[in-house]
Amino acid sequence: MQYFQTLKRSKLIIINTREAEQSCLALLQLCDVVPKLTQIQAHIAKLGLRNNPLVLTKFASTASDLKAIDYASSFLFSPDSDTHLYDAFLFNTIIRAYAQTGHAKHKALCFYKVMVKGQVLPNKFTYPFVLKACAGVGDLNLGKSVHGSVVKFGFGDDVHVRNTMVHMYCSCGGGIESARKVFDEMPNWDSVSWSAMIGGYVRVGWSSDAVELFREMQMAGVRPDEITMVSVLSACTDLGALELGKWVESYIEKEGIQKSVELCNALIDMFAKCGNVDKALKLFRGMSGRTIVSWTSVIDGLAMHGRGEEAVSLFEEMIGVGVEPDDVAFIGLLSACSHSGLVDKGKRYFSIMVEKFGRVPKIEHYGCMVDMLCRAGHVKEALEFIRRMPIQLNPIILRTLISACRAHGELKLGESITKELIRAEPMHESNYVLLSNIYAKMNHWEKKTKTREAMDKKGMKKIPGSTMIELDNEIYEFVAGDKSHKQSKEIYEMVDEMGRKMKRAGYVPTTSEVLLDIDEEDKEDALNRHSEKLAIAFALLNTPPGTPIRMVKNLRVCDDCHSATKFISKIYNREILVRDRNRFHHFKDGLCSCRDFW
DNA sequence: ATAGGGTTAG
Repeated sequence: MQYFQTLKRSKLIIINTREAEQSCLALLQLCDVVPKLTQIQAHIAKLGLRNNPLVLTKFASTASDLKAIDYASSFLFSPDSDTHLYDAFLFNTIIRAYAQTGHAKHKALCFYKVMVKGQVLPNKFTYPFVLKACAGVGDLNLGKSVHGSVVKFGFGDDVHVRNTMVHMYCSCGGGIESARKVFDEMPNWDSVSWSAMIGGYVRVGWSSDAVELFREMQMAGVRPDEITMVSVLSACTDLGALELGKWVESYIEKEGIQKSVELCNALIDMFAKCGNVDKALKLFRGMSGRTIVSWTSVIDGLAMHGRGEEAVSLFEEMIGVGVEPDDVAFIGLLSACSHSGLVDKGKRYFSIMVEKFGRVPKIEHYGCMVDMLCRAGHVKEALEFIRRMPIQLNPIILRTLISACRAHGELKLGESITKELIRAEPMHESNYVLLSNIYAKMNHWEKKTKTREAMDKKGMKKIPGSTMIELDNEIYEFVAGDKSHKQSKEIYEMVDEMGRKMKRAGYVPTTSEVLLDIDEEDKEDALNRHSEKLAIAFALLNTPPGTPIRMVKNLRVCDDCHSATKFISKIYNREILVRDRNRFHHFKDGLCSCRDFW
């Protein structure tokens, strides 16, 4: 800033363009640009440099602020200016600047079009920027056409371009197979190529493939770096693979891979979401350079484990050390209050968020509040809250409300809301499941059957529930009625044994949620085939007595499995840790940490 | 002068 002051005082003695140009460039190098945008614009104008390409591009790229980029590009590429006078460098700078913005990535592609139309030849730096913009926009067809240009202009062999192409295809919906094709056709792969593909698999939820590819990377003898490991850890998190995650941690230590802040964050997230939240806390306490992501990961981890009070005090600690909470941090905090039944605290933080931190609540924040009121059984209040929301309601919030109506006996209300929702979203299978469950609770079996038939008629199926379990470095996945496992016979015998022992201990099957219209005995049988019970039987058969069992479900745990797992934890003297779609359940001695609210 | 892969979310 000192330079800026000096320059202001001496501006009269700058007499030639060269000097002015140099001074502007130097100024931009020194300035904390964003808050001074208008001053600098005025300065550029006063020095007569409003059409100076060098200064303007420097301005745009240093400021990395949308207004600055718009300002620069409007002068550089005004309709009457002749693009022939510009070279690839100028376009690259503008394209890069736009590609880095939050909401104007498409403008990068506009300028790329201007560039090609004006017959300015792209150079080897152009396509990484353009592909990054495509990735940001996420339009597969656009990406494919840029891929065509890459080949046409002869940059298809460049390693940077290839790697960014993999990234681009991974970021566009439906592009993962094309990404793999580009990846497979590379003549050689460096750590960036592998990381791009592994990270791509993780992003689309193909976590097992990501782990598999990481193994291939090791066999290919390419040394992974900290960025590769972030993606691998993210895959472990998704799979709930704690053993694998621990192995990754020791691998990082052994290989001396740099523990960047991002890598520490990934480790924290992995431990928290794979069931060891205390280890996550320990890592968090030991790390330096925490970012908002570190705080949010650990707060969210505590929230998932029902440790709401601790999550809240960490949030307070975060504010105390001067870290400004963002939208995601507030979602974590509010969901912590929700999962631990801290209704008053949740309400207070919601208003603090608005009044003290000036944040406009998003639909996710309203969703947390509705969820919180519903869990606590305040269905009417939730309804009133929704009525007063100054924002478009979404189906997710309605489904939260409907579940609460069922759980808390507001069946008529639940039925009418669900019918309305089905009219709005006729092809969403879970709406029919909800309606069917409400009819079951009302004992309206005919209507329940009709709901089921309506689903069949539309060709919809219930999303199959699945349970994953990690054993001896392998991940086993069970779906309901699964017979594919080689121990299948023993597993079903075990399930029967579990059933007999549970009944003796007082377990009553919750048959009302079975969607099929079959008799009671068959319903019990259907419940026993639930993936969670198969996975527990498998674990009981294959692990020594007393070892904890960890599982990951793709859906929310059902009433019957929840009650059964409580019995099993007592009968077989096992701690059972289940991560479902929303949170963790620690079963021990016949009780669950969620205290039956989930 | 300008290049590639990464993290938190109901």
